[in-house]
Amino acid sequence: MKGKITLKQIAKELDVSISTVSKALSDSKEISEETKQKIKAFAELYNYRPNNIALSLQNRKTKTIGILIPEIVHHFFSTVISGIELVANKRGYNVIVGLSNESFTKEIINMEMLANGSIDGFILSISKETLLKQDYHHFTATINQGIPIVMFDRVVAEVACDKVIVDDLNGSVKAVQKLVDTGCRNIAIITTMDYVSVGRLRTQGYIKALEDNKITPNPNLILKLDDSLDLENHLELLENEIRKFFDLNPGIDGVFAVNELYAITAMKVAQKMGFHIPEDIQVIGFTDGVLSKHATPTLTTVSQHGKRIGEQAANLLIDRLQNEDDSYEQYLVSSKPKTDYIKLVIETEIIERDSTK
Amino acid sequence: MKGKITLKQIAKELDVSISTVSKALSDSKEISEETKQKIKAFAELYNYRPNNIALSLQNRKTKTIGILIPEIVHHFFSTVISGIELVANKRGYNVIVGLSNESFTKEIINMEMLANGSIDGFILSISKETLLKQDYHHFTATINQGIPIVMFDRVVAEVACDKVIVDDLNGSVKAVQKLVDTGCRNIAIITTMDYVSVGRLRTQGYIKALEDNKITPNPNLILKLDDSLDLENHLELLENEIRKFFDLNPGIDGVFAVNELYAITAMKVAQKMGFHIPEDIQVIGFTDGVLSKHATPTLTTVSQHGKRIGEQAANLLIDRLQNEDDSYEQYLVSSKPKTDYIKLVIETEIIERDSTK
DNA sequence: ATTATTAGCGAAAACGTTTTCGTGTTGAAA
DNA sequence: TTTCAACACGAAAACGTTTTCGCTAATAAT
Repeated sequence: MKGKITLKQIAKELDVSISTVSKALSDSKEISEETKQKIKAFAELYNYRPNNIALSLQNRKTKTIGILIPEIVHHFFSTVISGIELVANKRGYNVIVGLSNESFTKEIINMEMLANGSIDGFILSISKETLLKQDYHHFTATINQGIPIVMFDRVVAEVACDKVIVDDLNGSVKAVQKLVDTGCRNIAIITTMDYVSVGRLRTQGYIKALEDNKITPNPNLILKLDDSLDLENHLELLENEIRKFFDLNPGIDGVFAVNELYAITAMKVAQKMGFHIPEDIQVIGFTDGVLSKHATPTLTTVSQHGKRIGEQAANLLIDRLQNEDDSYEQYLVSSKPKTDYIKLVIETEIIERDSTK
Repeated sequence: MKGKITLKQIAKELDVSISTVSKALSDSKEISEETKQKIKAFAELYNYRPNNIALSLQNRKTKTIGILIPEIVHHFFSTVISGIELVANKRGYNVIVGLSNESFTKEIINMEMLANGSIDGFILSISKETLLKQDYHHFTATINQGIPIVMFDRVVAEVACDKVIVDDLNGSVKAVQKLVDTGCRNIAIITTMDYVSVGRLRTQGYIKALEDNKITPNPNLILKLDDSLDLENHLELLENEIRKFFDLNPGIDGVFAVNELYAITAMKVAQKMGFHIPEDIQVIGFTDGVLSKHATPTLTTVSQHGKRIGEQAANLLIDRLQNEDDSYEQYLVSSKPKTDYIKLVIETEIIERDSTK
């Protein structure tokens, strides 16, 4: 019972040809009922399963998608993976994950490693370093190689491919609007540097919402944090920044933070300073993770539906992969098919908890 | 520039044989310097990379390991993955993940899918349903097929394979000891049903620590929660259970919870009941995740070093895979090599924060 | 009785590699 | 001049499939 049995072995044992075995198992009508029975029984007995690698080589497709994300110990990203895995499995695909660790080089290495036949397509979110460098040649290169890419969340206009994004702008507008509606006039935003597109967009949404309500945005109320400082592991730094910010701007009555960490830290700092939440200051965060649910008070957030993002991205990719199949001959003959790429925008939703009125 | 170039194409273009190209690229001395130069230059120009699938078929090994875990949106499991990925990549392996969703059937399906040639070995943590059923035939079957398995965290004695586990018992002892040392006499434990081995072991550690200190364990102070209730998404249920527990046992001055969720919920409930932490009640949790760091007060925990677990598991697996290679001929000739499996115990560490004195 | 079909099966190519084993050519040794 | 090694390369097998094409024998049609 060691090792998997192959067609060749079955053929030898039963004294037929390999082709006969293959056909019998796929129930081809070229083979007599009698022979089929015999072969099937034997295969069953020895638990024959076709070798995936051989199939992949033959079909020149692996039925697996490569996921490439900055990190995996992260609620949003792991949620997206779970969504991808769900539909991938349902549609007969496997999932292989690579981690860039926010590094440009690791991103490239991982892509090249997987692009050499291991996967049929990529679903990825761009690393911060790549975003900073604005060097996207590895993406376009693999697309030119014929490997489709679907980007999610951290996407970039320079690369022509399918994309699934959160409606960052609208989500932020909604969040800030809620603050306005519940009486806030001095609304601050705690955000990231502009090169992270989601930070930029959420800031824009913040400004738009204010302007929609005839409130002039006050630059002093915009706190841009440099997250290259690894604030995650230096909470004191983060708290200090926010405390200084609060000290400098005494009138703040509402805070919109572009991620969970900033939001709950803001709450903590405010509470330490003697403010009550939501009575004195209301807080809304972007990204609905574990922290929001368990903070005190529980945090009102803009949920980005990570699972749905993953599902949609997977569907987009697999659709494209299967389309490629169908139109392969046409593709060879006709002029390059006008590939128009899809950009899916996943709506956000405000989850109301106790940090707002 | 569409599609990857193959040896065959290079051979044709340069009017040499496929073998010559292959040898030239691997710098064989069978080939003249001149020809090598030419071929290498051409290959470089067209960015030739050997096709992984073809290599896998040839070598009958894929250089990828399959990870099979119950869920991925989970701090501990994703941390383990990050550890696996780290050493896997360093040692030239890729990582393909499957999610069992705590389901027996999905676990089997996933295993079979991957076992047909897609991976060289498994690293896995057993699903709850499987643990309940106590049906482990799929594990032994794949091991008998010649595919090595390394189990971590949720392991089981019935399956002979390498294992990496947390020192649950000792970790719990340490935690409870700390509570005792800081003055607690009425120490409660909030744990899971016994079929989850980690729950059972941690409970044992709790009892042992008490006995070590000549404190008679009080059955009333042991709260076993049935987590099939999906308490994660029904926090009220969880809170109610804990509140009832506190009400029934007024004297509690220390709580040891076997996971983060139970711990912070216990804190929350206690605080709502007017207790102060750590003055009135001290709390320690098992598993160091995001919640612990950000709870109020921050939670003292027993850290299980998930990343290290992943790293060790990956090393164990890859070591075994490479050993297989070396001793293959010997294996064929000699009697079955005495496989003695390794069980690594990763020590825990108490991370002191503000929920204890 | 001859031809045309059809049923049932096998040979071989193909996917992209690596590697073993020739084989022909060259230059040097005898 | 003959012999032999070294050199430089190619043919072919193998990994495990699927699939196209042929082939043989039996049956049906003429």
